[in-house]
Amino acid sequence: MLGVLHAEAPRLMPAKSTTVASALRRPRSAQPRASHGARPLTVSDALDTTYLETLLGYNARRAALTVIAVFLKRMEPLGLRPVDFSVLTLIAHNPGATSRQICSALDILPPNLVGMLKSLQKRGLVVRRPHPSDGRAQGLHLTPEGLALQAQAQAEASRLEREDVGLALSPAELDTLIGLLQRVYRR
Amino acid sequence: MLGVLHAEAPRLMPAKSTTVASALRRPRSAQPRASHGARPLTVSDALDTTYLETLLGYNARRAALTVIAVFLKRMEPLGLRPVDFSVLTLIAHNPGATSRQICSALDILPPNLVGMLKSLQKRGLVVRRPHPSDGRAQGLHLTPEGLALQAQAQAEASRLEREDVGLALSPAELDTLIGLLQRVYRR
DNA sequence: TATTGTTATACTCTATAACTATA
DNA sequence: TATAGTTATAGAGTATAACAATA
Repeated sequence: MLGVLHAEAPRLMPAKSTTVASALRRPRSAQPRASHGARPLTVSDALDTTYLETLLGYNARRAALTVIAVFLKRMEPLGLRPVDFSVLTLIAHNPGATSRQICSALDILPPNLVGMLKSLQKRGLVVRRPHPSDGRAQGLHLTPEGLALQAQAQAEASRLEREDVGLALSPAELDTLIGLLQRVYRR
Repeated sequence: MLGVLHAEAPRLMPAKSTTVASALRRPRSAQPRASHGARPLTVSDALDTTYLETLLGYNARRAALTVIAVFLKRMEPLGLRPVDFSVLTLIAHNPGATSRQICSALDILPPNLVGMLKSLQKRGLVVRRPHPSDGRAQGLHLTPEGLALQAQAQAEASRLEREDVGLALSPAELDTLIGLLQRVYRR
């Protein structure tokens, strides 16, 4: 579930008439500027986002969108969206994987994978073969063209990490960052 | 632009018939398991995602979705989605801010903010007042109810950071993580 | 001529229900 | 009875064009 960063709750309740919480705590360095009114806000001013920047969710979303925008641009010549790249890569590294397994690994719902696989199949990148041990399932495999494209895309992705992200972070910092992110989502 | 993590390119080109890139480099610790065929993949196996886990984009997306899922659940009783919380918080910290400024700060397109503001206004949380220095614009302000709800939501968000994220990361690690994320998206 | 806020609208992404074939 | 894969479809998110009012 939840592929969207601005995602919304299944169903929102009407706002309760609430009493103010005991305290309005500001974690870390929150320091509203404009609201302390040195001068009134003009239309050309950038807003004070200090508090939002103390929240992990806000920063994770911004960073994810930035990286994905670069990824999108780099992969455009190959005709691959991030999700296509992920699917191709999983099949490349797990030949014979089933739709269900791809869905589990990437948090995609089965009905939403159908069209992607159809498209990859139509492009001659993916083939289905009968599953050796389960007649309901179909094993997914890459064609030679699929393997070639995936290898090229993977090299491009690795280059992106080194070159584009490397402009902002050293290799050691990148490792630290990835390790921390994994500890956040592995629970 | 780009609010979706699985976002797709404006228009995808057909796959080029490509020659394989010179090398299939594996950054860091990529170590495909299943593809090296200790045994054939069965339908109940989890797939090998080692390579994807070396990519910042993949990890950032997973972490962002995890944090946002928690945020979603915590804010449900208040009737706020992440984007609603962001808008309310920006107005609280920047009274008199305009639609355009909110859009710039949050990377939302103006047409998509209209409905959100309408909804917040209808709930009695936000009011518009004529802008003091620009007749085209309208200054956004929180009502007393809006201020109360925002304060409660902000306290809840801060609590979430301490309690939920704190289960995975120490305060110092959280600071490190946020600092690294900011360096990724501030360019 | 440019910008603010808006309407209308198209397209993409995500989610649910229901069906079939097989286990 | 449960699971793999599929169809159809609803719903939410994101994007562009075009307009009126004001700068």
